[in-house]
Amino acid sequence: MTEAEFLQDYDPQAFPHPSVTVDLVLMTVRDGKLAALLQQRGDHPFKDHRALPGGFVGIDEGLDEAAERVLVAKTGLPAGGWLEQLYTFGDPARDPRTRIITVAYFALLPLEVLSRAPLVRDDLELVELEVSWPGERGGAISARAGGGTHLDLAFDHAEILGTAVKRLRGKLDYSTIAFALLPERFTLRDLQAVHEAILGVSLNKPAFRRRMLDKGWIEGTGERELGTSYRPAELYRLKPNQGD
Amino acid sequence: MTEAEFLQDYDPQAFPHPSVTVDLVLMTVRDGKLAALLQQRGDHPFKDHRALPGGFVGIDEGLDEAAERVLVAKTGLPAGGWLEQLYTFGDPARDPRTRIITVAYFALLPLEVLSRAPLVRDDLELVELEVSWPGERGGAISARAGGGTHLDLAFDHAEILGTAVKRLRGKLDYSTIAFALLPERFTLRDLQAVHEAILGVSLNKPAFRRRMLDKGWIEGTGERELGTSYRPAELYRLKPNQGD
DNA sequence: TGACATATATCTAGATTGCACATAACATAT
DNA sequence: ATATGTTATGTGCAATCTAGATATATGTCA
Repeated sequence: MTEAEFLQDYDPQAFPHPSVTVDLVLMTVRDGKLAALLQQRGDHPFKDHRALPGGFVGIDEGLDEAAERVLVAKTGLPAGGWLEQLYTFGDPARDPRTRIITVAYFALLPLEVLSRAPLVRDDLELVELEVSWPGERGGAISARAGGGTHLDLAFDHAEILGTAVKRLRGKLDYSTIAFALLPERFTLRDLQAVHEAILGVSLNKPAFRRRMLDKGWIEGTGERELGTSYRPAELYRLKPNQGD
Repeated sequence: MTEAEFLQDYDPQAFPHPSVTVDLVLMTVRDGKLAALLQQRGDHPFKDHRALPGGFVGIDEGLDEAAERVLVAKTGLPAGGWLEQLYTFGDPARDPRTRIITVAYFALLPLEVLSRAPLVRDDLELVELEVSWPGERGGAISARAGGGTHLDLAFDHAEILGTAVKRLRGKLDYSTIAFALLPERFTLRDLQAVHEAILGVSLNKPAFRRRMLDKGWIEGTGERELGTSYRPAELYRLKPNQGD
């Protein structure tokens, strides 16, 4: 493309530009199951369906920056936690109103932190996910309310959620992503529970322990958990600078 | 966000929208090395630097669709080959002229196909990549011309290239991505050469052969390569429906 | 026919994994 | 005090998988 062609193209008046948003798949593990923060829509389109929290990207705002702003604005929590770009969805028909390209992010927070969130909007709810694995690439996903009722998802958000879970599973054993779902100190049992929730399978305990310790990501603190009626487990923590 | 807030937001006149482009990392393996198709810029900014071929996303055009259109328009080849969304780059300063968010794609073609490309523009060139692996997450990448001269890359395109190579390496052993760089019939030696070019290491031959056959992706054709001065190797092909 | 280069098959040591079992640490009941 | 229940933690072993080396087969060419 020559500069002349480019100038013709990028003149803001020359043709309409799409809107660009970020959508957030904010996940955590609750009661041994994956859950995501969803927002109930009050208006058309997809009224009463659940949608991912999102927002427009400012004209002078970076994508990561926009995702973090949305996270802070919706949860009321200070910035922090795992935040990673997921995929960009741009089907022209994905929003019936106008052309919106959305850059999906996934964010991970331990339940302990998310529970402290002031949750700025009262239409936000942490919803349990029902995933159809492990049977490979299905990606079929659905959301269930507390009682077990099936919830409908707005737009292409079921597909986005499915992509997020797939990514999470894929990165589980070569990255420290699971630790973003645990508090600073945790037991090996906690860590295993997170892995099992994400993978949807149960794992062999001694083998899991060995594998985790062999990776060298974590170190024991010498402290032990409190309030058990049995032998307390040692508390571990992620070694510093094991970032991702 | 209520509908009222949304309407205020999405009125195209309300505030300026960013431009959205797709950029293409079109890679192949040539002489045992990774190479990418780059375009020499003739104008400001980054005059005489190399850039990824790209183009604007039409207002009613999907992202995959736009990437394929750009691919066809630049190479003159019919649609086909591997095309996969890579990552979206949106730093507000990445283009000094105006805000441009780019959705990067990577495309893979066997050299045999790419060599037949009419290459619509004469400022397009297949350039050998020099990658700084395998020493983990560096991602440092540079491009070299035929003679070995270092080439400068425009915008954030070095980062995009680095991300593409990382993704390629990551998917190598759990997807059939490597076969997108080979003709329909190939020997196990060819396949190993592609793997070695992508990973930047040399691999053990019997182990590689075993691993590939065990995956069940390929099948022998009974035919053998021609024109060797030694024992000809069997030609294999990817089984049908091993898509990705 | 024999030299040679490469494909293909076989062998073996090492690492990894799954599972069973033994022992340790704590609370609580007796 | 002592026994008991429960779970954490460590150990041992067999089965499986992996990498590398080595041997054999199969083609071309002089």
